[in-house]
Amino acid sequence: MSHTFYDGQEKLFVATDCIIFGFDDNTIKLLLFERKVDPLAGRWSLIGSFVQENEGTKHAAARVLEEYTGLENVYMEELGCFGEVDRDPGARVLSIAYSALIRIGEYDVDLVERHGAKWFDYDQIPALVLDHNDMVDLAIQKLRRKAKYQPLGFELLPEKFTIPQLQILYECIYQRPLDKRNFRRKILSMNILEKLDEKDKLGSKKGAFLYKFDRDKYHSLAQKGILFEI
Amino acid sequence: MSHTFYDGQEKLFVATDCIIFGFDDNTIKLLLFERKVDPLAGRWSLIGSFVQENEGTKHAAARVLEEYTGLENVYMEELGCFGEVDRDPGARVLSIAYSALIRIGEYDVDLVERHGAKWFDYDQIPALVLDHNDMVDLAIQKLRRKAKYQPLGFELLPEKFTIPQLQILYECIYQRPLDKRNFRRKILSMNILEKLDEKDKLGSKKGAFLYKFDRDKYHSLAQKGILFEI
DNA sequence: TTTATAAGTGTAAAAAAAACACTTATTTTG
DNA sequence: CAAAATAAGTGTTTTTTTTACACTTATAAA
Repeated sequence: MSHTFYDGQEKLFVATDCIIFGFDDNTIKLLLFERKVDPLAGRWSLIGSFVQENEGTKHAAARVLEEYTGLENVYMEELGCFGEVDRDPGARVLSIAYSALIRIGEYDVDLVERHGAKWFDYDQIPALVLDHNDMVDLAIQKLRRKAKYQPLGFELLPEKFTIPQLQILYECIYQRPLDKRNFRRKILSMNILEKLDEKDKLGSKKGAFLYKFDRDKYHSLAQKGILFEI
Repeated sequence: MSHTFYDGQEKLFVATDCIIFGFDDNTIKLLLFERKVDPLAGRWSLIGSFVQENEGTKHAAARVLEEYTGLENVYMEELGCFGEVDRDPGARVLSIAYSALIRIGEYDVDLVERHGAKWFDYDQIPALVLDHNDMVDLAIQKLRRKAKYQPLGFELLPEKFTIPQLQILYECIYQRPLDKRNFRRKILSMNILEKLDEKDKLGSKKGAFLYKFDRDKYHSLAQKGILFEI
């Protein structure tokens, strides 16, 4: 294939950026980094990386996520392509943005600190470089929309969690209070939680039972067309 | 800015592909083209184009759509980035796929024919080049999912349509029959349709009243948080 | 042992969705 | 020109889902 129609076509810089969500202190948070390279060095930014010739775009995003947090096998979802011509003043760079949901207790604290990162409440995001604020806004909107019909919440909680913790998470995402009796009934009626014999005694004197999300059960129900909804 | 961190980074080919939906003969259809360039010339394919240095990705998709159908201002939505390393045997090409919803009565029939295009029922898509079948499958899934909560249907119907036509469209999308009394009540209760004095007499002897989708009303209701659902 | 705290529980009312069958307007046909 | 055929159009009842709401319980701290 010496002469193909690829010859003479233009190539573009392709990057990925990663919107990292966490949940702690009863708040949804985003992990942001101080940009180290010019242009715009020193300003707050999402983490990102150029896509290499020999890797997929999601791989690039996961690679940089691991490099900055130490986390592997993180839940990541494509947010979209940000491809406006003038979005980056330094060059024509197209970025594929990914949302990542991480368990805030599991990342490598030292590593993150060394990279100049800081957690921000998701309603107090500072001005970011380039179009990163657009990415964040879109990611938050999408998280709100999707959380209702997909079991995303469990990606943000520790493996063992209590029903009240789960409820607070959804109250944060939806930004409105939920009735605890209705919430408990609804989530338990789906039969996707496994109740453990342990209790979490940190949140209250009485203690609340711990549960685990049963991914297998969820998938077999989803296959049958029985939908998650909360 | 003589030396920036862009220097030495790799660039990639970036293309767009376009999944073109239409509705006719009470069926959802997709417009496919015979690929003219090697590799894989002569095989069925989505239409696509490389993204130029001086245009956004959506612009590239809209440009190629107009070139092949004559249509401008078409409803288009990003489906996602297809970026696996080996998805194109000719070169490393990353593709941003877009779904387009067109009114099947409005495209330039000659132009489309000259480009070797053909409409296929959406459940009878032939083998396509590269990962285009994946794109189509994903686009159909997404259309099904989104149609319920966003007024996409009106992008596939002529400007004036009858309630039974609209119902048949949704029956196609959801692949299940709907009750006509419940359907009519639900869609009319949203107050987003304008009833015209005209009747369509082609579909029946009695004739059915024509309606128009009122975009302004829809948007002002959406702003107030009143959601479309069908 | 009293107090404070959050966990855990059931029922009734309201709203939304689903099920269901006949009448009407008009063209075609005999 | 009367009868038949066709798809449009219309309300009500039943079922399901969602919402609203208040007290008891287990335990640690005072």
